[in-house]
Amino acid sequence: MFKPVSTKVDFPALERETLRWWYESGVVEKYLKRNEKSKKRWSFIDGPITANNPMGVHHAWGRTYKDLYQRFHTMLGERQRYQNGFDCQGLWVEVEVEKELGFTSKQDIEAYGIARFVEKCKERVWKYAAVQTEQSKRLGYFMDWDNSYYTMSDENNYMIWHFLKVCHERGWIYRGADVMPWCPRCATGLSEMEVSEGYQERTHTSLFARFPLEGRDREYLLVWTTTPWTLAANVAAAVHPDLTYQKVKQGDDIYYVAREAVPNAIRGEYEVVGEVKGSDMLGWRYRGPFDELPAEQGVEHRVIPWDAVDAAEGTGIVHIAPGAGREDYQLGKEHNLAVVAPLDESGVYVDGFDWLTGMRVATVAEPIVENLREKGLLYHAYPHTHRYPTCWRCGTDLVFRLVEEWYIAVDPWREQIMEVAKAVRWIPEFGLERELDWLRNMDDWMISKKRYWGLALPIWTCDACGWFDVIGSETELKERAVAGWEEFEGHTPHRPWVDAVKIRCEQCGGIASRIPDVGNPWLDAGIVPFSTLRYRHDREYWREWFPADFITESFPGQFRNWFYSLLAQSTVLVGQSPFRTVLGFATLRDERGEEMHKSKGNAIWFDDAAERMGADVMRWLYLKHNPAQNLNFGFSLGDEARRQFILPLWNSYAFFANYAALDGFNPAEHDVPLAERTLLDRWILSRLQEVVRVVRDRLSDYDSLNAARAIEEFVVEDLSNWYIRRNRRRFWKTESDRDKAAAYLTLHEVLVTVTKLLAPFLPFMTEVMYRNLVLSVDPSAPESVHLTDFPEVDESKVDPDLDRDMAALLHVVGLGRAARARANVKVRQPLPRVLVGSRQDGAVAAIERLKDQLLDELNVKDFEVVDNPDEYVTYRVRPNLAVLGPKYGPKLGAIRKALEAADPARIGQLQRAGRPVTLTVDDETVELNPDELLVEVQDREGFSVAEDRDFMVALDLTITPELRLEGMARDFVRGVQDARKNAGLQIEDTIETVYQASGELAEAIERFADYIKGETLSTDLRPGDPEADGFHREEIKVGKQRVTVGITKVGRLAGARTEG
RNA sequence: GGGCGUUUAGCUCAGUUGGUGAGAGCACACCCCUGAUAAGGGUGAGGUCCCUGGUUCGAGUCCAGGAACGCCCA
Repeated sequence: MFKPVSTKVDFPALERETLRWWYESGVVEKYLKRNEKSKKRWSFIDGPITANNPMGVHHAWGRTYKDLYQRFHTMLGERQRYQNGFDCQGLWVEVEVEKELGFTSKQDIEAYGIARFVEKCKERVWKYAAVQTEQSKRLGYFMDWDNSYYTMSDENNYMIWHFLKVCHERGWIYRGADVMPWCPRCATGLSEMEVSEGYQERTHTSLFARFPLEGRDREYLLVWTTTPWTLAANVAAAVHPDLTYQKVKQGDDIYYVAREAVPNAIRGEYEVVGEVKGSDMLGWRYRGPFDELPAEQGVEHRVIPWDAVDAAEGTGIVHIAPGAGREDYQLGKEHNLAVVAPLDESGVYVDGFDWLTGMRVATVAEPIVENLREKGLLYHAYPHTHRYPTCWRCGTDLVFRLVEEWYIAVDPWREQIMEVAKAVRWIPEFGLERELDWLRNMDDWMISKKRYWGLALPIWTCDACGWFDVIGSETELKERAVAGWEEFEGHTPHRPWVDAVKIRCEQCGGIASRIPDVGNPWLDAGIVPFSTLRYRHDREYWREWFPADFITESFPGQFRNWFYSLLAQSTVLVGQSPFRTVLGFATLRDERGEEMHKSKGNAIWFDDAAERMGADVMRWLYLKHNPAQNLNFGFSLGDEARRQFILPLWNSYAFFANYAALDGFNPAEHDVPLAERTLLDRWILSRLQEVVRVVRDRLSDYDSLNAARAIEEFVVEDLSNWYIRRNRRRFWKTESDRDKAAAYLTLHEVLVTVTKLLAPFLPFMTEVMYRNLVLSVDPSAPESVHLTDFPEVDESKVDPDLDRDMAALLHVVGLGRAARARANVKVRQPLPRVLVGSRQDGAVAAIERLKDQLLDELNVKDFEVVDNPDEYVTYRVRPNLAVLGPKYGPKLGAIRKALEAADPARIGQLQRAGRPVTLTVDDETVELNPDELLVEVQDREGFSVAEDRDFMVALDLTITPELRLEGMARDFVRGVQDARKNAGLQIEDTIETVYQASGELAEAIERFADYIKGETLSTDLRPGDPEADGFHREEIKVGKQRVTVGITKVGRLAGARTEG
């Protein structure tokens, strides 16, 4: 039997209870196995979540898509792997562990011990993987949680070794040098992303220095720098070839300065003694500011061209130090300049810089100023405030350092990967364009990072001769090991253990060691379609599941990260994409559309969201959203979704369950053929088929937005606001007859089907609904909605004519309500007639077919068809003199006459349609625009009319005494019902009703006594004393009068059950 | 500077292959209904669909150019 359902639900509590039941009863296990024998398979590959912190509501967005589509394909009977993944290695984890341990630099880590540190990193990953697993379960995400993959696994790391080996065999791995932003305190390079987060206002010593030109006595290039420490690495000076440089004379000295920069750069009196184009200065030699240093020996300083030079700041001549600046380094490559690299990884000057050697970069500005002054090369020094990049972790000023890193050359396979990307279906479509743009422009892939916790890059180099080789597997390493294997054996392939293993240098016979670098973490995530699908050990399994049918992740960033690394590694290994379709989604924002930040206080934690709004509500917010757009997320949006959809759905379900429980209705005991059901029954079942069709179609196309909208519209509009509202009385009837059974059967079928349609969206509440709607009357059914099949369209129930007719009826009902609203006659007052007309052939026939609904909905007694709708509206047309006067002048009189003679209905209709009216005035044709006419619409006397293009609906406003009394009786019923509610009575309780009334009101009550008694379950209705003992007393407004009633409970309907 | 996206009601957003008068929710005004709904419903007001030009019988939708904003790259 159905269980009664409360409409006051604590959804989060219901979810927790359901969650517990799922895992205790083995439902999840059965879900994972239900299709294991199926021939159809659907392959999903999970993009690993970084197991470094608790999961956020933005992760929940993506995980909801993942769950939705896996559930949908499960209900379609397709075999799947359900494997979740964790991203484990990388600096993110190191940073958090450093925070835990209070570390601020690499030295701290080295002192602590790399092995201990790496173990700490692993611990953190395990910890947060467990946290995220529990959170994901709370979201309702069904996965094979005991079988999650971890990118720190041996298999994942060794699979990358294989990939790198393949790259190396094709000659694509190389060692390169680049100048990058570097934190001297943390002793690490920073990515562009990290740099952009750490700009701060700083005051540094800036200076103008003069570089003596060779062969031009007492002539100097004047340069400006905000980083004096880089002067020791100077090798060139750049000018813009198109700029004009002036020779500025001060005393006996002549300075070259860009013309626009002279006022800013030159101090004191000066004289311009000549001009020269930048292009004419190219190749000039000069003496560098630190030529005496050993590191500068043999370096030739010269003037080079650079288009980026401008004269707005400084002197228009830029000092170039390829070992200490990024653009400088690029320019150096172009112009084949020497590279002088002054700093070690802690920002200390290396050997070869004489008195500077051993000094920290942050301390040299003043000594350098002094040194230049002594050498006569200083022009001017001063404190300068500017925005300067600093380390986001420790705030230290960044420097630029020449570093050696390892790269994969991209050009050899750039074209191929672009072709591979084109074979993928990108949702939204513009994803392809963005990915191609990235692929077209990307630089060689830098795969190394000078850190501790990550993939141990399998590159062994010989210190003696520089030879290197890439090891492709653990077995290859063992075979080639000449030392350290025992130390490594039994450990994961991480630092520091793997570093112990040495191999023979095949070039000089010496000993080769692993480079200390770890790998780029996107290698870890991108290899997953191989590592998790057993590419190395079970090729058949791999072939079965590769490529994935579907992946989904957040768009921003992933074009150059996961999407890229997936495509790159797969292109190299097998020449095809590892996924067929990718669904990208945008960024999660707060309710006002602002970015969520812990520091801003607008961040929402997943656990809070799940407990406050419930996982189903969260999921609905995610799934009803257009993934290409940023998602605004917050509690009031959750409330809105609950109010607009979740509650109407639940209330529809509760309506059925409560009445069915009350009636002891069992669907298995009834069978009413479709043909014997009402038009409304057949209509809602027909509409249901359409919804099933749309939802299947949209979900197959990864379009949750339109699937969700279709369901929501159906549930709220068709089911709740029309079908159930119009059919309530069929469920109230005390006797059990065939029509009531038809209503129950219909509503039950709709609710069960909707429950299944919604199961992938709202796994919790659909489970609760299903177990009551299905399992409580059919114990042989699957125990969980998540073990059922997805609904299919039943073509025999589709009735397009009925759909169309009902749509027309709803349209007319809207007009009828508008007509009532205009006349200000409330619905409780019955009216005698509604007249419906249409200018379209056959349109009224649809209304006639369904007129019972119209009459009842509008509370009108009779329905009539009118042939000429125009009879019920009259138009009064007047010229708009303010506009027409100035325009037509003397002709206006004739126009007014012509207007009066014309048919007002025709003119009114044209005007309302926004079209011009053509009149013939004195044999001339005059066209009057809509704004040149004033049209008043007047309903025919005694009617209220509403019309649009299709229909005219006129309500006859005649209220006969009989109708008036009936209206009063309805008011009375309404009041008694309120009294019942206020008295705390149950729906099925019967009452006695007494009242004190006189005159017309008493007449109304007497006349409609049977009706009132039926509606209010009154066994007795009589004039009497409402103040009597045991009576609940209430004052009721009837029309403009008041009447006092008293009610008291006398029993309850036979067969009724108490609401639980 | 290059690529991509966005621009529709006060706010947040829908608007399939171009098809008659442009939609929803929130907010607002008025009204109504209610023994399924601590709810809900209706009516109304509110829009040069960013701008300019083009294609077309017809453009929010297609094309070209431009603007503003956002993301990515340089």
